[in-house]
Amino acid sequence: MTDRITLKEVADAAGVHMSTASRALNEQTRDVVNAETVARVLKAARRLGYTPNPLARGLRTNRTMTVGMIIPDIENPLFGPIIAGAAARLGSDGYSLLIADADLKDQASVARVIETLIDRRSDGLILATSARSDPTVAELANRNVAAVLVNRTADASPLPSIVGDDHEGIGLVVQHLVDMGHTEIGHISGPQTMSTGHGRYQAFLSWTQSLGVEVAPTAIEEAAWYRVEAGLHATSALLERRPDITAIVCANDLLAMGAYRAVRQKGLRVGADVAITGYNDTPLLDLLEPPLTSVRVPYRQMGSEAAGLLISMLSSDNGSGSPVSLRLTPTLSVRGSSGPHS
Amino acid sequence: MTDRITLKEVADAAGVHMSTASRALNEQTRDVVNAETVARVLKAARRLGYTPNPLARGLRTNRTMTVGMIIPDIENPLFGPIIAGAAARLGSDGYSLLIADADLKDQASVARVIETLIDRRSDGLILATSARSDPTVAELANRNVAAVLVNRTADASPLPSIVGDDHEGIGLVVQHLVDMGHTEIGHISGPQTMSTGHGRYQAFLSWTQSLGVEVAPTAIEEAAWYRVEAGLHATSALLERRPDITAIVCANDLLAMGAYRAVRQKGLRVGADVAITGYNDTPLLDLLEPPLTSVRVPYRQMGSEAAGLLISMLSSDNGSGSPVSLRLTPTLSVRGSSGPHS
DNA sequence: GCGGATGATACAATCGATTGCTGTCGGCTG
DNA sequence: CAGCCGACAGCAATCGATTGTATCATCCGC
Repeated sequence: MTDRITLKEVADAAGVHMSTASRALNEQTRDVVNAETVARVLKAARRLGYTPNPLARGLRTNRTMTVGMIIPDIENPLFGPIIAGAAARLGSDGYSLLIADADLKDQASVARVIETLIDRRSDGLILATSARSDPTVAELANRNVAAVLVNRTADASPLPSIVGDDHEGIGLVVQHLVDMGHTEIGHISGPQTMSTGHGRYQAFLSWTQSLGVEVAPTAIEEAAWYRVEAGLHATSALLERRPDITAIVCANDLLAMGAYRAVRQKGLRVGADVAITGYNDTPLLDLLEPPLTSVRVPYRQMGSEAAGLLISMLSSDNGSGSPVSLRLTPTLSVRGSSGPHS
Repeated sequence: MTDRITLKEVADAAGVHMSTASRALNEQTRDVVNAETVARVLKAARRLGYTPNPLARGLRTNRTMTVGMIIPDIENPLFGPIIAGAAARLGSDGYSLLIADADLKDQASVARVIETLIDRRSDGLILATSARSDPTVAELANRNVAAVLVNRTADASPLPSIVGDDHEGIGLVVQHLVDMGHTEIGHISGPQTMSTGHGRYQAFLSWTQSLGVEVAPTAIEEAAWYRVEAGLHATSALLERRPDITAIVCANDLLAMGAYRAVRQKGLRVGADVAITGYNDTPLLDLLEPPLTSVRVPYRQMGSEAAGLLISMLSSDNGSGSPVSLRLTPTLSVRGSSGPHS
């Protein structure tokens, strides 16, 4: 590639020593250098188009200004906004984002990817991978790696996390369905091994109870994965068992898609006969017929907050001041799939 | 973070000099070191858990084993598979992926992001951003930066590119519609400033002509952006002008979504009255009613091939052997939105 | 038994920055 | 006028690897 200007060349051009040039260029140490000299160095640097070599700097300072991010399944559209939000926030603070895509089902792959990121001397990590109980999370905390969980959290996690408020989100849904006159409400839950699946399930139980809606165990079915097929399967089973159900709260939009199919296979109409709600408000799904009522989570903000939190952890000189986890408030996008009880 | 083992420590543990340890650890130079010594060093390295410091290595060798990727709009689900494919291929060759998300509409932002990636001493770049005529592409080539274009290409690009074969893809669509008996076929084209928009438009003209389908200029409408609203707008205008049209080839799935709406606003049925086809075969859109007929492009492979191409450019000792651009063959996913002419 | 080839390892320069320490110079104080 | 201080800039070590060259022992043939 292009030949690059080094600090030495800038220093020579400005007629000073490397070390002086270095101090003049560095905000922190600029004040120990004579103002005129600073100006001279800055001008020379600009004229020559100097950019510091991050490798040399990193080698010396032991900071790479790089943050690693681990995504379980980058093809999931969910992660686009999270990455974008994080990248923007990091970029404005001079950090770059190293992306690694790990297969969540393959524990070893996750560990390997994390190792790669650490070996590369990332200053910190953003993890979108963690299952509810994940040994690697604890290990990271032990190894004293700066890391933040995003979207998902681990049980009693030693790491700070930025997640959506699932309790709040499910509350919006249940409240909405109750308002629409539904009393027989079912739930297609996500995998209970994941924090989102578990949290939304708990929230469903809690809200129905506090709103006085009776929910028998038969009204709940767990989907094995967040997949359309799993949703179809689970919903079929649910409707078979409980034909009286008029509303189904799905833990995720993909499950809701499966529910659409199951409802139709039973010869029922989505929205009119059976109300269906999703979670995530996946783009494009408002184009369905009927459009899906879903909980919108501020994913972009989530990424941004996670990055911000990590940055503050990295720049707090003392390791203390335990960083605070954040729980972002979702909103409900009401659409045609959740009609009133007929 | 954790204290790290250095080469010196490994060397001491093995009772040799740093340089010997270095050569023993390095595949390339291993053969100049006595086999027993190699074994001893390797064992020591493994025992201590040694991982080389990529900064020190990079500083010396001037290679970071890092590839930068520029994405115009990471929230577009299109890019997920491309990133995943590239990341996988790069990872298996020891490279990591630095992701930068640039706002395509903001030329300065693209340039800034590229600069960042270069300043970070990325070994090479994968660009998904380029418009048809993009000054930065030419500049990169001038600066002798190793770079590959993916998904989109620039006119007469000096850089190799991996793209889908739009001519072929549109051919599949047009052939299919002709087979279904359509003779009045319209086209909602993408922005002509982008290679995909332009290429698919040209392909449409070419295929209709060669298949003997008459296409008046009134049967073509350009959408300003790849957005649902733009598709709605363009399709409305098209149908207003040409109510006789029975099939619409859209340059992109989002435009097709807009077309769905426009058709319905006219009181017509998608699939039965007006056939609609998309491009990209975006996940989830097969869940629409009717499900969207679309051209499937092997995006994951695209990312993988782009990474492979870049790697070969980086490792070819001579800069010659001009790397070959690739054009990947798409397939057609026929679904309900493209019914026969009634 | 000696010059020279060979194989194995050690030495030291180098990559490009940061930073603690030293040196210099002018001015101020006692 | 000696001594000291402060402001400024240069010196050189350092980060952790890679790599060209030097060293050294061994062994070969003559």
